[in-house]
Amino acid sequence: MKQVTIYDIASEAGVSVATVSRVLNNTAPVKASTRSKIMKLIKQHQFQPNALARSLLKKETGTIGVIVPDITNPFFPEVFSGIDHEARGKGFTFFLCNTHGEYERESQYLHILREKQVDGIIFMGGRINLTKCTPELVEEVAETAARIPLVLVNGNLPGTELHRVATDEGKGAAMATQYLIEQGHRDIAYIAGMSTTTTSAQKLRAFKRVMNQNNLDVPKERVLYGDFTMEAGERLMDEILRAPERPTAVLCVNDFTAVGAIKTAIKAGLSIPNDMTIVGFDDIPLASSIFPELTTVKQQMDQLGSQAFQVLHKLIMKEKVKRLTVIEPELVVRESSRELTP
Amino acid sequence: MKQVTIYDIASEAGVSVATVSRVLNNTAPVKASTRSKIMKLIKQHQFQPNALARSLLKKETGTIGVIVPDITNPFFPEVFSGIDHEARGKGFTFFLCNTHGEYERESQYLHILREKQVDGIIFMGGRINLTKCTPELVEEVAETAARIPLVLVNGNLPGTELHRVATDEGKGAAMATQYLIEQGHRDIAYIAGMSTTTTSAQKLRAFKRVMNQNNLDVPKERVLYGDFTMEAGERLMDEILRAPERPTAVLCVNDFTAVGAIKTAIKAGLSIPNDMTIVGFDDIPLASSIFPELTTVKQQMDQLGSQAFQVLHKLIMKEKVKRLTVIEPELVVRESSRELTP
DNA sequence: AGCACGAATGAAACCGTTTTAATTCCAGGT
DNA sequence: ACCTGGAATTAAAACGGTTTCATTCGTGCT
Repeated sequence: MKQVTIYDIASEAGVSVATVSRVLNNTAPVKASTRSKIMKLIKQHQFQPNALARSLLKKETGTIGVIVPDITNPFFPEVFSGIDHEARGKGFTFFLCNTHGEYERESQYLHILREKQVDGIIFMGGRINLTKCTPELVEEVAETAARIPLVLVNGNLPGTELHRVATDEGKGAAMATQYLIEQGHRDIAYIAGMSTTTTSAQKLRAFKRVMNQNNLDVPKERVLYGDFTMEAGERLMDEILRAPERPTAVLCVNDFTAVGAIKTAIKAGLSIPNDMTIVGFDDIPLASSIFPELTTVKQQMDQLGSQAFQVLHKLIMKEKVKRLTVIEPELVVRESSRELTP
Repeated sequence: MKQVTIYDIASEAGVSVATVSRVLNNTAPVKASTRSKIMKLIKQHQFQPNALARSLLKKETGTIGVIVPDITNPFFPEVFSGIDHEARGKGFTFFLCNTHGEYERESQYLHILREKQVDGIIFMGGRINLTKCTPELVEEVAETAARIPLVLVNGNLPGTELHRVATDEGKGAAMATQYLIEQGHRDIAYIAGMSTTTTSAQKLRAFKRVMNQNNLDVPKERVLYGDFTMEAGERLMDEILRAPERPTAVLCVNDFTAVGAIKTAIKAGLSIPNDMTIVGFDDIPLASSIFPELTTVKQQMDQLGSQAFQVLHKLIMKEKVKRLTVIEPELVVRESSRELTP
């Protein structure tokens, strides 16, 4: 079944392709009678212009690439949804590229997206979020960004000057810490992620800073390193409970970890928040689905997405736009935390 | 910054574009010396062939469209992940199209995907899952499927002969019902979704059938209709608890509803599963994240995805493939259910 | 009748590849 | 020295649109 082309329409209407193109994009006046004749044929043959041919010539595809480490992690669909919502009506379509955080895949997708002539790229997570990033990726991304508008979400590539939008995670962690202290907590543990990720490092730094500002010490054994998963949360909470002295509050690097922590705490017979306050980070949907609902620091993921798209769109339109957009975190107090009454 | 084309490479190497094309795709022998000369120039200029031009000619894009109602619903990322995993290495890229289940958006995306000449389409959820689907959509999808390989996931369009892969939801509901009965439950409530969706209708039918087969009655007030959300689960459980007699078990149309139900049950002072058994459907990640962990009927979402891609791929390759692929559900017994001891 | 002018249309170039058919090159056989 | 045949290469067409520039058409004015 051969595709119907603009030539078929033109010849059947007894006009030139230029005229058909004109009624298609109404880019120039066409006599009413010929216009309607052409329109009728278009309907009749269900003619659809071939976007490849158009894009080849116009040098724009109306397509943008979104690179995520793991679409299965609820964080990313939320951001994607923000992007989508913002882009709606502007006529863009999205390539979703799932990298599993592997350098090879990230690099490969960058390559593919360039070949497919996307108008822009939104790059999140994965390698972009390491304190020490592989120089190959840095170069690869920088090179891509030199050719195609590109924005980084919640990440950074040291040594480059890329556009990015990010939550102020340090501030979020500071807010949470401050909140815990105001609630009377003095002995607070922090369940971190891999120390090689900026996310985790930033938050830890902020946590320690606020503690120190309040003349509170952070002994080594009060910082535990996991890998952002629920299992890590379970395991590390187990470790915390095994220690001779139990902290009154635990701050977690993300919600998954916090949920894991709550699970083992409850299994160990504790009542949350009565026996222990647990605070997460991100506010993924899960946070408000569990019982007790999680007190957490909300990253406005939809904002992250919509801002990222806005920045990208300006880049595409060659408008001026600032390099860094920061999204403010918000403390969301729910049921997993309470004031410490001695 | 103009794009480097195959012409630039060719002229600089002093050969014709055909030769460059040949080393690119090694589609014909090229003398070693010229090959290496060309390769060097390609590296040097970082030349990347323009996929649009290639696709225009070859009539294949290596791109497939995935249409989902809501990427924020964890069900769909899981399926997507299955698709992605299966497709990995086969060199496909995916357009992710988020429709919010609106007919207009679905139709629009179908249009766009055709224009962009995708090699195939995987269509899930939304309107496809209604017992009475709008005839416009039916026609639109059928027409698209006539031109482009297309597979439906967990849905159907009555009156059409489309390829589809789906979980046997009726069987799943039957399994769950049977399990509850075997555990000694006699008074079982069912929290449904909108009665207009096939998902909900199928399950309800199976539930009633199995109950009847066991000589159990399903009074009208034991079937409550919601809209698949957690809030619906909360509200309907509230209604259940307000009734004079309380069922010993509640079967829910999906996990969200079940989690909502558990939440209000716990808030009302019940202990789950001691005071009431609650069973979900789907086994989204949330199901094993909450406390108590949810007993549920697992839809193998990764299977759904990978099978859908396999079918699609065969369609694209013009291989023969059967119209319907069914994925078996599995009962996953966790903590929210227990045997009824009188 | 002749002219000017804007509106409508057409011819052809162009976008960046792949591929077919034709051509050149070159070594080996006579 | 000439022919042959396969290997390497090229020229040009094709893919399906958009756009520039030129041309035709029709109308109102002198």
